[in-house]
Amino acid sequence: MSAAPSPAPPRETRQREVISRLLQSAEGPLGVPELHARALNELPRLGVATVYRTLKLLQEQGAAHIVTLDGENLYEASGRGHHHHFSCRQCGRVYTLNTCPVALPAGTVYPGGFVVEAHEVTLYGLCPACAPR
Amino acid sequence: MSAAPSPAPPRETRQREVISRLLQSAEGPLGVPELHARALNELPRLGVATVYRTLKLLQEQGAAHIVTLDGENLYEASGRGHHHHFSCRQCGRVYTLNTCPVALPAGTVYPGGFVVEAHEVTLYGLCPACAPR
DNA sequence: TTTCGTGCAAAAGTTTTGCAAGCCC
DNA sequence: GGGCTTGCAAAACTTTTGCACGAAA
Repeated sequence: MSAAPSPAPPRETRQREVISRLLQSAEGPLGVPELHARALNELPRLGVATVYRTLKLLQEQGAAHIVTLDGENLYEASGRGHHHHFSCRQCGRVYTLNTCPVALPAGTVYPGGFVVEAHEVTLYGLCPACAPR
Repeated sequence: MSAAPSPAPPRETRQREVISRLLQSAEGPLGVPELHARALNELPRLGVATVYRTLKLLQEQGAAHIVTLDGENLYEASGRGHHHHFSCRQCGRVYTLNTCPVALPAGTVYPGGFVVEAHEVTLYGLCPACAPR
């Protein structure tokens, strides 16, 4: 028998660099079509498949994660601190909220014996631009 | 000229009755394939399209709503009180929580001018069955 | 050079839509 | 009877996969 095959580290390619950078500099979570469209400006021949493959890779590395809103899968770079999302029912835009409405430190035991490790909150309503002033 | 066309009320059909009832009596949120499968027992010729159309109708009526977990769209009957979900990272089961960790009455204005109408919370961690005692 | 990654195209999965026939009112 | 609904099938999307060529190490 042989030692466990040590997995070669992922290669650094232009595609991965661009996708990763776009994700990091985005204002909020992005859907695949949107991300792909933005990347096409720099990589005219980029295929959607590569976007999906790269996103999967980034998720495995913990560098990105998925957020699902209204049945649509959006992707977001990790490491920008604890935050939540606000979805506007009027304009459909998704905002990032930096305040957190719940007090549930990891390790909290919720009634019934549920050990909470993480939580996700999404608020729905009207964003500042759509709310009647 | 004529008066504003008063929208005819939706008809009561066997399909709608069955789908609605199955959703109400379900233990938790159901996916379309699962819901369709259960309905086939009573309506052998029911098509998936009707399930989707009925779910859309129920949502418009506020009688059902969508819950997305792990990228899968699940549907749940409304009117069973305010609740949230707990997803166990070990066994993958989704539980319904009847306590709510946030205090955000509809109409609350969140910092930044976001008018909150509703909120959704999902907790992740270990359920009572999977947590080391 | 060797292997991994990419582009392209086809496949698989999900949700929507068009249309003729059927059912509700 | 008239119009909304349904079933079926095709279309539109979304995400994954296979493969030969191109690029990183």
